[in-house]
Amino acid sequence: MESPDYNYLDSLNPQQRAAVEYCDGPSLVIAGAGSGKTRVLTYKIVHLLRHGLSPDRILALTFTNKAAREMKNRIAPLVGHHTASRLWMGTFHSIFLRMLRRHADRIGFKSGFTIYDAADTKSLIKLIIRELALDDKLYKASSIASTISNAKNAMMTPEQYAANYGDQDRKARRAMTSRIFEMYCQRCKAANAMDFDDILFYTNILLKDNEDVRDYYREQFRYILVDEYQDTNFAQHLIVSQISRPKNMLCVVGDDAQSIYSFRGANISNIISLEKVYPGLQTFKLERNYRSTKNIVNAAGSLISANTRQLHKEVYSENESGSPVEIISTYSDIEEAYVVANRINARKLSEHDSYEDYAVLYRTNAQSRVIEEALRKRNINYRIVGGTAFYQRKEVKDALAYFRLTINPDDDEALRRIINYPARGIGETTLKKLQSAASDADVSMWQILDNPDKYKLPVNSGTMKKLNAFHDMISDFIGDDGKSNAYELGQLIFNRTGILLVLAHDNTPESISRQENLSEMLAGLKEFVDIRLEEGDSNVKMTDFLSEVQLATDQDEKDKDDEKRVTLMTAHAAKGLEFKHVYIVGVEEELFPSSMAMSSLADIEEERRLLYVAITRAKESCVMTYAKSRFRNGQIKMMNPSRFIADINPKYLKFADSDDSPREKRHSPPENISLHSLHETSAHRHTGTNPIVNAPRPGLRKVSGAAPAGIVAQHTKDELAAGVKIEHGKFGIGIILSLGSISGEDSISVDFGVMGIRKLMLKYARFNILES
DNA sequence: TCTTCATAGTTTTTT
DNA sequence: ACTATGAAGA
Repeated sequence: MESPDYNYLDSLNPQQRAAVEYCDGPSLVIAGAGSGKTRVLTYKIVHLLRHGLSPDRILALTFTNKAAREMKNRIAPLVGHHTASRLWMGTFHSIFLRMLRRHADRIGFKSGFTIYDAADTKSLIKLIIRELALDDKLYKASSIASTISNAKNAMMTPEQYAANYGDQDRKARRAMTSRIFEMYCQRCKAANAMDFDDILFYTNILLKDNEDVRDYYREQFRYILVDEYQDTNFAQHLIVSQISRPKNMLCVVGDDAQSIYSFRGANISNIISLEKVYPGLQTFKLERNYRSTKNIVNAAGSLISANTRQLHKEVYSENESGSPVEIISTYSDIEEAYVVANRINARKLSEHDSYEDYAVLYRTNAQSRVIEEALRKRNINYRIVGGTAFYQRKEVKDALAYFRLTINPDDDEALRRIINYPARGIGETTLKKLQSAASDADVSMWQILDNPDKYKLPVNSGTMKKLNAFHDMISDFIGDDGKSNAYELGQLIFNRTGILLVLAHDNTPESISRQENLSEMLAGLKEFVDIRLEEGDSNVKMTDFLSEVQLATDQDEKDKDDEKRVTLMTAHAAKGLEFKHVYIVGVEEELFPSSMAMSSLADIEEERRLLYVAITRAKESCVMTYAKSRFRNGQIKMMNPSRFIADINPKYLKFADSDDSPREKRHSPPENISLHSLHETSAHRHTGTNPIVNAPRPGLRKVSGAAPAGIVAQHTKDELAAGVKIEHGKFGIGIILSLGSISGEDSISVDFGVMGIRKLMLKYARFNILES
């Protein structure tokens, strides 16, 4: 927006300006929520550029792709697109992945190495546990995965891990943990693969063991900026200190009160004891919040003051007082969603603003479903950020596995995934033989296939033929990668493997949507190639596409239409963003704080910071809701309000019952939502002491003639018969064909037309009876 | 070897 | 309510 001549320094307050202008040594900017942190970072980069620093000598590290994009977008108009594009700006992972590919040989990898995502990691660990014949109850793949991740983030090798934690593991009867860790590393190496943590781990190794490489980057990067420093783990901290030495020309920005990633190894002491690492560190504090009303800032401040461990900082606002933070209690999660949808609609009408001014934040992704349903019923446009990402869908991962295998045939996880997809008669037994031959020789499975004479595989000739056919197909892809660009290769792979054809065979809605996803992926690949072609890159390779895709967890919300939408996302994903109106749902014990994070004070404090982050996203209004009952794990569970509500000074709060919230709902109940049944249901739940209600409760519904209600009801056999018309939330309208049972539980078989014939268990299925 | 069906276990947050 | 796994049938 500002013109290039605009004096950027004038728009900063004294603290911000001091932070921007200080470029003589290491500096730390403690930036409270909404205090203009990104502004400082962007202007600081502008400042450096204006003082003659070349853009490719500035390294700016962020924590998320979103933050990197945001900063690029802010800088480009100030310094011009061309200059901005030459900055080294991105997430830790993307920047150092680039570095690692360039110097892969220095650390014993080939440049085309694969990135294993969390699913690959878990499946490999599972395999190792099985191979070692360990009890998978004792050795849980997910917990081993996080142990390994933590070790790597602390820069520990398997040997160092064994030395430090061996005794502890032995006491816990998990003495083999370090062995699993060790094998995991071997397998990754044999597969020419790195996981997310390896990117940071090996970057450190690369820099530590290769003086010339280290000096090269020390020379190149004259100034380093790091955003969200409170979220860095030890490995990241160490990378920064390796590159910045000896001059330590760096500026890190952070807020200890917003540290919410300790589960990924983030360590607040990185920021709290930064001065020890960088002597002469200058600290700047930004305490004025420009974003939110006084009420919001003070409410959040009083909440966070309940934490014991923090840097001193007094965040204040000079904005209007605004309205108090509202606390609404509802009977159920469904009603909660409905109240939020209602409030959004009502407020939008009175404020004449747009849906994009609204956000609904929750602790877990699973909570989005009910909210979505309520918003849909209200015809409110919304978009979900995060959640199951596009690239995690089964069919997409299958296609990607072919891409991966082409670039890096040693990628065992990819090979395992697709060696028999689409089915080509290579079964589990064969795969096991292949795997064991590979581990015996400490090579990848591809090496076995590629050298059948060297490694004899004990399979019959028919199987060998199938294996060879697979091998030859992949070899062709590999050959094609040398000649064609990424899109051409992608097309070839789609055609040769028949992954689309296989789906085209049946006409279920799932397979249709899978086909669409695959087509979308191919279109995405084409776009990727086209953009680069336009930019003059004549030979866009598949490996470039993979590098980008494998680190892209948040799909670049390509909102093609400029439809204004309410944003739905987790509190974690909301960090760094702001909205005029924020609704935080599910502020309940065991949910927020999460039941997984209630065992230690440190856990609780992190959850509290997370809620602090959520509240401080709001500019004008903030509403928190909690439900007294909630559908979780297939059961309705009674919930209690979060302890955090009591932490907030009540003078900044206003308590409301869903009953006295907008009364329009009683006058004009929205079509499709039966508040009636909600209230009646919850009244039952509420009286008496029944802690958990999970059985279908007959007799609450007026069946015949009732207007279609929200898809909330459970039913018993007595109400149903063949021929009855029902409406299901997911499958739509259908006719009951027959009553039956699945493993002793009542069930019905329903014809949903295009959605197919489905068997539903009455115990779980939630649908409405339309007519009998 | 592949498919179908039944059962058990499961949900925190993300690069 | 969903997925991952295991067993039985084709």
